[in-house]
Amino acid sequence: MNDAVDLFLAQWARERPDLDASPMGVIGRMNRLQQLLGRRVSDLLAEYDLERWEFDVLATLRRSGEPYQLTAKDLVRMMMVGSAAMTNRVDRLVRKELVHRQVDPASRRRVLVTLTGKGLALVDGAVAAHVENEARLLDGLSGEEQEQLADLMRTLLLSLGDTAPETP
Amino acid sequence: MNDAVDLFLAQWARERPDLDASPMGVIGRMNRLQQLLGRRVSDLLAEYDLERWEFDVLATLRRSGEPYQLTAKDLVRMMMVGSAAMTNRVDRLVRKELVHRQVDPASRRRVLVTLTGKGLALVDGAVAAHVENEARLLDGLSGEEQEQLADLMRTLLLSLGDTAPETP
DNA sequence: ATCGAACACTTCGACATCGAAGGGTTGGCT
DNA sequence: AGCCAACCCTTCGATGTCGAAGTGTTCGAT
Repeated sequence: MNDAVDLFLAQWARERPDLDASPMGVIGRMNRLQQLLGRRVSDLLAEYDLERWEFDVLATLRRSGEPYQLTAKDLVRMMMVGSAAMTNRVDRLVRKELVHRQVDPASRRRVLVTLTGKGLALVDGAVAAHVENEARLLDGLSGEEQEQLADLMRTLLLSLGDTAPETP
Repeated sequence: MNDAVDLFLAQWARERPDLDASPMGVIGRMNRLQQLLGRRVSDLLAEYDLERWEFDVLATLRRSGEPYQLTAKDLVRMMMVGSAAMTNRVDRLVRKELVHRQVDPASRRRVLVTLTGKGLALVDGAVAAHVENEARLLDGLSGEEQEQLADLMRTLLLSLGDTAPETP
């Protein structure tokens, strides 16, 4: 059985037989999966009135542990977005009363972002449904295959320099 | 060696040991790879004065073969974007004289988008450098591993219903 | 103690995308 | 023929992101 990317590759093979298009088979599928999975993830989160970026911020704070507080800079680093985007995200989450923003008393140029009780309750419920949903989306692969996939992607990430930052 | 997602998973294991967060190991890495690879791909294309979306449109037309012409609808379907986005993309590419836009004489509600000579020359040069660049980005995996990765992703894509459309 | 560079965040303008609404065009049904 | 629904594209308003510039803060060298 062929997926959409197989057709894609067949077209390149016909039009540009001089090229080895196989890398597109990997990267093209990654792009496509990202899009399809992303849509399905958003659908689930919508049931909790959350956008994907909102969940990402809340979940990052949640998994950092008590007191569910990080600096804006930490959030920027962990989510790979620009600082301008983070200002905007925190603004909106503050308006929804899911996080609290305060200047760090220890250094007034830093901003501390903290999960509110409301935010904590929301993300704790959403994350359970979220991982369940993700597990469903991966049902097409056996447990072993999922592990293989994760391992291959970790190898690739490491080769691209994506190492874990030390835990503070 | 651990990547950034391993830390991510360790945090969830500590904070919410009741959850099986392993699906995040797969989907999280996919998201991260998408971002890292996307940036590197954009960097290469910038040498040809092309944005990623510009290259995608030109490459889709190119690989469709002579006469390098598709309807706007075809482009929308193949790239998974909304029709509004496609109108905008074609506008800009027309302004750069990389494609030509015309109403389909056979059906005036359709729009035909055609590669210009300039567009064809540009994409033909860029695609060679592009696949070479992608191959370099995947160097961290052996040829066999790349194949495994592609196969796993195809299985997953098919399970999500992403089958190849019939060739016209 | 002072000054300047580095830092952390915010503001600004530009841009790409989306969903919904709008405007022609076509085809089928009577 | 006539009409309505479906179709294809464009326009519109809202949203989220980015890079660059701006503002205030801290640290270090003198």
